Amino acid sequence: MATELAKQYDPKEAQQRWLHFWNENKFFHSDPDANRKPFTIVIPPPNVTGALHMGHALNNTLQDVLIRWRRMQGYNALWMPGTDHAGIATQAMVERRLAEDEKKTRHDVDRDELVRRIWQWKDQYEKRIIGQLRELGCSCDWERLRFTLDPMCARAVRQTFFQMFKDGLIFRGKRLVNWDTHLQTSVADDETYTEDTKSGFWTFKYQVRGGPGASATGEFIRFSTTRPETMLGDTAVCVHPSDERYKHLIGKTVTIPLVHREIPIIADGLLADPTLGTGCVKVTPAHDPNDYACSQRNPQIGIINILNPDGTINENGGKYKGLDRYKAREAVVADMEALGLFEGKEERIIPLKYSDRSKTPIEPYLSDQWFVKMGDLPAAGGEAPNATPPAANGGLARMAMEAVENGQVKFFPERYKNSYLDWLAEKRDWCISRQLWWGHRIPVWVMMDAAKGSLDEIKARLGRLKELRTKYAQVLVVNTAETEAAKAVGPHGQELTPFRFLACVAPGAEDVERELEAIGFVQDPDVLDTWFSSMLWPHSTLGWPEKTSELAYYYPTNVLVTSRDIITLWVARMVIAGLYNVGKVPFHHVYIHSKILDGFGEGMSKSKGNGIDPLDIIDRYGTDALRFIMVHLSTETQDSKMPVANVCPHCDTLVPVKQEHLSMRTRKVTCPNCKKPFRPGGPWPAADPELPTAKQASDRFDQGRNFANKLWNAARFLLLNLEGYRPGAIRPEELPIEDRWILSRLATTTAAVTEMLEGYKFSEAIRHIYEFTWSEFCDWYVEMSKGRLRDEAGRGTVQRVLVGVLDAILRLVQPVMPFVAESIWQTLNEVAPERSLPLAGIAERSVVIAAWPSFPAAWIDAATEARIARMQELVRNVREVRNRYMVDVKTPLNVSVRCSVSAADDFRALQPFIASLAGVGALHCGPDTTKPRQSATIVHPEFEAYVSLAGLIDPTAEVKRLEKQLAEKVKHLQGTRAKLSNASFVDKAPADVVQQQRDFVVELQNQIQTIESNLKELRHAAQE
RNA sequence: GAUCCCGUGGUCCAGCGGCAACGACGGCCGGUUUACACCCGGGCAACGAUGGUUCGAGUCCAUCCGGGAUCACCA
Repeated sequence: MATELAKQYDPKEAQQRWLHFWNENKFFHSDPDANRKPFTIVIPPPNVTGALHMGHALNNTLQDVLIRWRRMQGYNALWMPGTDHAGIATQAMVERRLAEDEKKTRHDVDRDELVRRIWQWKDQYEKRIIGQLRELGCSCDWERLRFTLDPMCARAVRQTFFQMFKDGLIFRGKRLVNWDTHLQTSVADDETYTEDTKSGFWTFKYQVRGGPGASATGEFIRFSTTRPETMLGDTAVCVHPSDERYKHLIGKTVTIPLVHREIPIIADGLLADPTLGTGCVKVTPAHDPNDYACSQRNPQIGIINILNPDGTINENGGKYKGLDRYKAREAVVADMEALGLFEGKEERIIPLKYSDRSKTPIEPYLSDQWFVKMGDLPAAGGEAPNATPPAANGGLARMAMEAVENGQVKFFPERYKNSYLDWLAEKRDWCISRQLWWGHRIPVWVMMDAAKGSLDEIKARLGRLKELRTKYAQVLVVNTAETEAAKAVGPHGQELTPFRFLACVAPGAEDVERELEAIGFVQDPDVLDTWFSSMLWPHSTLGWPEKTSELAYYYPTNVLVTSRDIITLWVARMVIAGLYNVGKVPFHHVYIHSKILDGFGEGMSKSKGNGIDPLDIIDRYGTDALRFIMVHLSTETQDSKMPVANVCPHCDTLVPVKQEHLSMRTRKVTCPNCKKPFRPGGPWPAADPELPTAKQASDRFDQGRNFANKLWNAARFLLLNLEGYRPGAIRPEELPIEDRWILSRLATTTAAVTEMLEGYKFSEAIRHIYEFTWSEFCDWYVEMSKGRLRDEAGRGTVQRVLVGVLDAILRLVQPVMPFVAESIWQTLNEVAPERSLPLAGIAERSVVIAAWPSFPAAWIDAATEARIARMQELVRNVREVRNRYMVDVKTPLNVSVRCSVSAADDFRALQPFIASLAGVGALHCGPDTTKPRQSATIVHPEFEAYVSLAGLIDPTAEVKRLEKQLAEKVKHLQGTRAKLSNASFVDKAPADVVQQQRDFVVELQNQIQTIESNLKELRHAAQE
């Protein structure tokens, strides 16, 4: 009857088997259901280009723990999965491949073709990363898999954009972008890197003029720059307002000799730093972020762009037009020198920004972009109908701040709400356009040159537009506000209505789009920032803007689990979008987990090459081991360091990763054992077909693997002893003390674990489970059960308790270690399908849908726990004595215990356990017990035990040991007495603390007395 | 530069004002009898520095030192 189990748990077999089983049974599928309460989590969608790394493993394990736990609690649990199109990263990957494989740029294929290729790429990599998440055991509802670019999300994006446009929250503005002149595209900050580069540092001077149009004063003003060519686009010279050297020059002007433009000398405390350079700085708003900011503060100076997209100088550069910017630099320097205005050049090392893709220097470049207004809205009125009340008052940022301030959204740990609030408080407008082809195309059509053509043509066009606006008022918004002020002049000198129109079309109105195009509108070529679609994730995945039953049932979701680096980019924006679109926060809780750092305390990243591939860990230690460790290290405070080793692919030696292996691009390590080279492993291996790649390992995961195996073997022990198992009720009051003890501990543990999970204390929860399983159930209860399993009378009961407790352990551990739990559960179901805990009945057909345990508070029995604890103390102490005097376990020891009558009764009742656990032969106990000659003494507050050791003690050595011990005790006693003689301690400390100290003194005195009497005896013996 | 986080045995960590600081890994000693050498028992070993608050500080406050993260910036 006994089902045979292998001696060791085989994670691989279990993983494959149960993933299939769970999937077939649709345990993780959820539909709205009126009888149950929902519990919803949306996954932070991983990037489709990415491979799973440790951060994903941590993030998704924690979500899975929560969702599995709530599912067991009877909630209708939905974990919505999906992936993110991640505009820049994904397009960059495909473009890079295009360049490598076919030596083409995206301009060589066309927009449609590039997008088609990216979709192909996406399908392939989405499959991979979703497969990896499944391997992790994530219990997502895979039937609901979403993608931020799929039709459902696209519709939500269009609807949101349309509404915001209508409400006047989306506007057109200028912004400096990182311009890659080689690829002629803008690149995101995280697609650039900064490298120290040798550069010149030139100093020039301008002649100062008395004021606009006035003549030269004869004075010169000196300034330095690393980019002399930008001088052509300067619109001011700036000094610090309190800089005495230049105060008198403020308001005067200079003329840039090379372009003959007169520009003012202005004061700006934020831009100019008197301690740097000459203290005077040229201002080039179109080509420097700081200067741009300065021009925002001083709009009168203006902005002049001098660059073409290819990095050559444009018509604003006068005679330098057409020159490459570096050629122009040389020319400018030479010309200034010829004019006698060149003061000198130094060589300097400066940090220069490069494009990661073309490896060429970035140029800051001013361009037209779309923005979302975050700050206060202009006074109500105007064209915006303001259909959505939340945005009406303080603007989007304010609205999202309030959701956290008034507790609708709570952060765990709470301190992270500071990052959220601080960032939103800046109310910086959000630039949402990206010069890419992969993403949601901006749904705005532009008519640039409405005023071109004959008067009749213009009239016809404008008339047609007017018709469209009236006819399609519901789905078409035309914004003219931007250019209202700039009246255009028609070909015949007449004043026209604004010459540029921006039309935004609601989703699902393709016919309107075509009609717009027919009268000369062209769709904006840019796409939206990825976060624009990500921010809609909690409601777009549920079907919004349709009023779906899913949206009504699952929204708002319960908790968002993420890492702290996207609190601003993502969390804050989701709150904004949720409130704006649905009128409700997207989630009630935000749990921010720690980060996993490498062995040297640094964050893991692709560029550092210091990641760990979770699949290697799964391969070597099992998924449950990985998950156990992820949960175990999720404490509230610390990020965790994770030292890692490479497993040499030639000889299987573990080669610890050293810091020098990480320095950017170390791609080769030599095995210290077999001296052969290999490539270090990780989630981001470089392409290098020449070398075999190592797998990764880290002994941090031993504990997890060992625990899975421990569970397995505890189950194995039970199954070997379940012959004749009969289900039946368990009533603690009828059970022997050890049973009542383990049930008491189980009830305590279960309550604690539930509470810990409710507070997102993952690490503490798994600690409790681990401790209970290993140190109480396995180490003590299973050992104590062995006698009764052999005994006809007790066997039935103890089997039921063993099965019941194991059942509960499996339920508790399932959220964290589902595979081993299911393996054991299924085996147990074959032998003991009907169990007695927590309720009598047939066990569920899978542990993943089993009920979360909960036990009567009455089972918690402090008196019983104390009695077993006393026995454990005795056993531990006898073991210690045995160890100290090197007594074989096979040699029974005789023990006498002096203790109260009731304690003696307990000890006698527990004698079989004391005998088997500590190898005790005869046990005498009672108040009158005396110390036999030549015995070791165990002193405990409740008893004193003597272990007979005739002939086994070396009196001389023992005297030394006891003297040392005595000295320590005396010292401690003195310290405690001193504390008690301190009047303020006795006065001010709580009574129980004082009493503790008093009890402690008594205890110490007893111990000292015992040691002294033992010493006396031993000294006597030593003399003989 | 601003904000935040963290410094505890050799390594990785717990600790949320009160009996001589919890574990894991490694190293040490010993054992392994009918679940488990991925086992069992035992022992060794630690609060970054200086001040302060308090009867009492690893824990709270300040300063410093060291590490990290985020944001800004370096003419």
